[in-house]
Amino acid sequence: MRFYAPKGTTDILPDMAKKWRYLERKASDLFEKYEYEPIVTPIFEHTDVFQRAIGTSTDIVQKEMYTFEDKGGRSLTLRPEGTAPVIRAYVDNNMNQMPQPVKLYYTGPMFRYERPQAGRYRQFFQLGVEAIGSDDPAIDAESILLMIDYFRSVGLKELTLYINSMGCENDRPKYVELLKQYAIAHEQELCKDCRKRVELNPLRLFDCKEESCRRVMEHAPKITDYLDEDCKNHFNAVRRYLDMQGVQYIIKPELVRGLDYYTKTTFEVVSPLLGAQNAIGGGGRYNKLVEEFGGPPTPGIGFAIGLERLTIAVEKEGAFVAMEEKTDAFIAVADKAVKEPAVNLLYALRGAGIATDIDYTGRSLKGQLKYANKKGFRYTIFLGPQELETGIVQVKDMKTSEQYAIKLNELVDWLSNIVKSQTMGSGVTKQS
RNA sequence: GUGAUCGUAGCUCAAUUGGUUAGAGCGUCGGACUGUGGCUCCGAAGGCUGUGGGUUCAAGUCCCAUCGGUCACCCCA
Repeated sequence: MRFYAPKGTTDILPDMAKKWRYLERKASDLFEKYEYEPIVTPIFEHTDVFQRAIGTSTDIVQKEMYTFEDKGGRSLTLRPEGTAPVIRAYVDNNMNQMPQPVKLYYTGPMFRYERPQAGRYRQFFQLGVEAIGSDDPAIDAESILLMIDYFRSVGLKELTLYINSMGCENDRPKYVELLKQYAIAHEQELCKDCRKRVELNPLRLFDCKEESCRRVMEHAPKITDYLDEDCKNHFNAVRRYLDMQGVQYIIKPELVRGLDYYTKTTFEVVSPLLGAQNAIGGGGRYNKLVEEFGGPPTPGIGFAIGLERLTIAVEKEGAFVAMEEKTDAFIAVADKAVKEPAVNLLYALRGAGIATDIDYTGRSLKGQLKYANKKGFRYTIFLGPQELETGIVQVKDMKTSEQYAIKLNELVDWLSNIVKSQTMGSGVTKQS
């Protein structure tokens, strides 16, 4: 093997790509039902877009970014996540002049330089939504409910939803200071990593898996107890909206998430069907981010779903719907002499909207049949000198082995009708 | 960035304590009285054993390095 895909990347072959297309189609259908509109932003941005948005002390910025200099000497970075570019685009394009809130969704590759692992790649794909311009707790709930709705719509049953409030600039600094004091008081009992965390990022103390650290943190002050009036009310309102829709959730005060821009609501959905990387979707509110990019004070909230992890979960759930039976036609050329009329027929059928193919490798007639069978064509049309002479072709139903004699000039209609009725028929059968 | 584990045909795997020309199944392509698929049978193509060194009379097998895969930590989707 001479060449291979770079570490942490992989080719998505047709079987997998079809599943992805299905998941993406389901997503855009549902997102649009919630009145979100598509947006496409560049795959790379100026490096400071991410440094500014995500925070210079985060792992993503410190060690995971694909940063390079272009020939003009600009520092650019392959996007490690989708929210920052969307917010940059919002400000860049003066979208605050549009009716608020602006509700957007996107899909595409993200890049993070990490050691690959189950459900983790250096290039990975996300489906995301952002609602910019509202601080209504009902839209926090909408974001969460949309994500849950989507997971249900693709057949996921066992999901755990965690929610939290990270507070805001008024209450969080006080809380972090309090947490720090608590940690310092228990420094003797903390592991080496955690002692560093005390100064660097006290909120991360909750993530440690060391037994002694966990014992300490169990009794640590929880952010949800130190929210100011506004944040507390907001959080309670979000919870009420979730309760109203009967959605189960677990409040997880240690749910911090690794991006600095979050304020108030954060949430995450994990699947028990996955390994260590079990978060299939996560998001939160970011009320300072638009300002950070030089726009007017504008609140926002959104989430992202990992397509690879989602695929694994849906697969494990056995929830991929069976592909619809093909009704495609294959033209078997019985004699090379009629190749040209056969190609004409090929385009006549395609022109009539019938998915059709023909042999391009010079196979024998039997070989063509085998090929048609393996590729799952429903109908094989035999075309040879006889057929051209009589104007009647043989059409074989590959599923039932029945064979029909059809007038060449009626073939398009005949196939169109049968394809139509079968597509409808299969739909009816499926429902009953 | 750290640790564990694995690299033999397109895929899944074999190959006695290091010992001749590295095998099988599936898949691909072709054939079984010449214009008809699936089942069965036959045949063919396809490997510098990830790569580079080393030990040895002899390396797929042992050692080192490197590149990949997998899993976990960190962190996240």
